Amino acid sequence: MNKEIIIVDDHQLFTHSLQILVNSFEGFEVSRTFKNGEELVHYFNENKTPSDLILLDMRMPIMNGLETMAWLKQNLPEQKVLALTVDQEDEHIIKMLRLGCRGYLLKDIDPEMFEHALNSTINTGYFTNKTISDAMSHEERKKNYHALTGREMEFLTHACSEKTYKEVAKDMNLSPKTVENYRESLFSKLQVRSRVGLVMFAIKEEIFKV
Amino acid sequence: MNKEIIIVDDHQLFTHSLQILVNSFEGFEVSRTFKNGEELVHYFNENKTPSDLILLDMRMPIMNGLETMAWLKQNLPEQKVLALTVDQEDEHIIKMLRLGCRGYLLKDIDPEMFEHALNSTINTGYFTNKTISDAMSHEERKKNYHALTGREMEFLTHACSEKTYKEVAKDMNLSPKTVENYRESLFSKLQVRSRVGLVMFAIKEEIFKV
DNA sequence: ATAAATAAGGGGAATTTTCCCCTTGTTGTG
DNA sequence: CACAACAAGGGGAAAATTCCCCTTATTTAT
Repeated sequence: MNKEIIIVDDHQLFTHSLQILVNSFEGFEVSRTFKNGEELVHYFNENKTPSDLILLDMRMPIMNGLETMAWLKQNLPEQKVLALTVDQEDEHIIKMLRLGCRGYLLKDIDPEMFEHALNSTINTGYFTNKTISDAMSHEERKKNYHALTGREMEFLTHACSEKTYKEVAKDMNLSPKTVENYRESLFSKLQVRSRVGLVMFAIKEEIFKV
Repeated sequence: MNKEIIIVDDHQLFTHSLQILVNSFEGFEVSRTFKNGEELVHYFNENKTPSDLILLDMRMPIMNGLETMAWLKQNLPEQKVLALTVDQEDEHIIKMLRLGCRGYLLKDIDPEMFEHALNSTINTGYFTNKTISDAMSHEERKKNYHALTGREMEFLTHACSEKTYKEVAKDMNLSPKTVENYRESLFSKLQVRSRVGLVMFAIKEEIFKV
């Protein structure tokens, strides 16, 4: 018996080609497709049996990926879902995983890897990849970010400049060696390995405005 | 005979206190105040003689600083204008100067400098300060930015990472020394003095998205 | 056709950044 | 009280960045 896959995506062209691809895999079959979350919900309201797997797009009109996932968590918690999307938005990834999503694929994945992801999700329940672990580590960073001390924050904003650390030290009225301690401490807290990493973190978190 | 100053600003409180300040200066007198550009235009439509100087706020309801300056350029080109504003928006500064504005002051200027600015504008016709030269140099940078070669652009995006230049060279299939040339070339074109400068430029210009 | 700009590459040296590990008060907080 | 966490400081060394000049083809304008 083939595993039944549901595709939810508003891009018709993509849905259809994906359908062909999935059908070409041994043991898989696309049973249904929907253009947005609402259509999927309508379907499940008629028919409360989960499919083997849902491939869920994130950006959709009417009812997007997150909303759909939230509904599924409430109403069909055992339903396995793989998010399938164009952009790596870490916030979304984390939220989706919290809502019980089994994996998060970028649409530029190669077909072989995609087939592996389908198998892994259906057999082991989960599929984890770099996209997800990256998002997780960013999440981890954020936790750590809230643990920065006032002085570290100050240093961080000073680091977002063309000043050398020696100059930063002068500006902060500190010894260059103390500044060096803040740098090391931030590197480990924020899990970056260079000053550029610090700067990009600060800008991403809007600690420093460009 | 006192020099006659017109103030155009929507913040009543500011206008009034500024008026007192200007009147306290030797040889200056606020002849009129308006709450926005439109009021000023109405006035000049009745009375086509330029004042000695207009102090023009940028952010105003109905007719803002830029629009007002554009009107003045058309209708009263000999009118001297000093822009007076809260924020250094380089784009605006450049536009204002192109429209014939004689100077651009931030409202946090100290009174002594302000008096100097008034004198300088009325006597020499212009007042130039750091605000303006900064804006100019950013403008200069932008010009240069459009002159970046494809390879330089590539390097620039690679530089926005925690990779070392050696690693960047590997990624770009180049010798570290060639990468070094791109770096030097960008430093001089973009007028930065460190990799952090490159990164901040790239982010500001949205060459690299955070 | 010829000068100028671009792309690619390099030598050598001074600074800066990064790493690893260590000390000493001060400030909490269970 | 005690033990942890924080702020401030440092030694020494390896690695990366930055600076200043120089070369050689290839394109591209004039």
